[in-house]
Amino acid sequence: MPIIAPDARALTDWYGRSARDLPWRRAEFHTVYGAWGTLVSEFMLQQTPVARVIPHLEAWLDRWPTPAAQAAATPAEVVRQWANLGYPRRALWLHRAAIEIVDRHGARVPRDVESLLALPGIGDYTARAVAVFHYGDRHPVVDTNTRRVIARAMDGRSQPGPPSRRDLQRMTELLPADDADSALFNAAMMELGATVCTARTPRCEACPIALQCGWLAAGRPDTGDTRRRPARYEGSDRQTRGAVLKALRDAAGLATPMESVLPDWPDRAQRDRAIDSLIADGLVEASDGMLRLPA
DNA sequence: CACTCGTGGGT
DNA sequence: TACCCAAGAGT
Repeated sequence: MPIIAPDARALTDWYGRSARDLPWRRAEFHTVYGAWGTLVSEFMLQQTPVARVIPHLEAWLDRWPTPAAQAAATPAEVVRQWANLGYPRRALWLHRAAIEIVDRHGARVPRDVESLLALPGIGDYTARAVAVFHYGDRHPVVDTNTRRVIARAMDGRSQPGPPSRRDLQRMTELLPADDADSALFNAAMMELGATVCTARTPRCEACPIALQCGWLAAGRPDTGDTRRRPARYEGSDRQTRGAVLKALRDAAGLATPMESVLPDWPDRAQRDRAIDSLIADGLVEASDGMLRLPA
């Protein structure tokens, strides 16, 4: 399989014509909220679809427009505002990150990747997304979309394998030398994967780098999927945790007797296990047999 | 590396 | 209708 790098110019030209108008791509968004806005958007976008994030992001930044404002909130307020975005630990991590930003970075979101990586809830993707999409520095931003584009165009595979550190290295080799060009390239790879080179039904007829795509050249073969099958959600502990936390969010700040949380849940042991794990994560507080969101 | 951790919309 | 999947991170 000959390795042909995507044509960066063709890709960024396409991005200039076709990019979606998303809030965090507007200049005004960066002017008003600075790196904090980008950080919040990236937290929300971790495994939550763009369309569902947008209204929550606007409400969030309206309420907490700076790291200092965020740090002054309580965990209960944060978890309730997170609502049904999913993976509510992200809300706690964002809150803790804000506190560290205030305490250790002068209330300014740090610019260097190492400092960003040291904050809770910030990994390889989010750290570089902030450094690139707000600060404009040159780093490889690798998300699931980017990995799929690389897997198809350069490896001739129908789907990417599991994430690995090699992804970062390969993306680095593709980046244009100029800072601004490389930021555009990062965004364009993600946008291509999100809107054209999609997981299920790719629209190769609309792809700006179709001529360089090894997978298309090979006739779009199904090369198999090396990713593991996700555990069943129905009846899972995750579903139970979600139901418990939703009940406590809906309790509007009042403590709830432990027995009256999901009283009709089929598996009582599973319900208790979910409560215990939520307490261990800091998402729920227990005292005298009562449960509430953490103060 | 393998596994956990929510939620809702699209096909 | 049952999946599939979504700008990942932590352990």
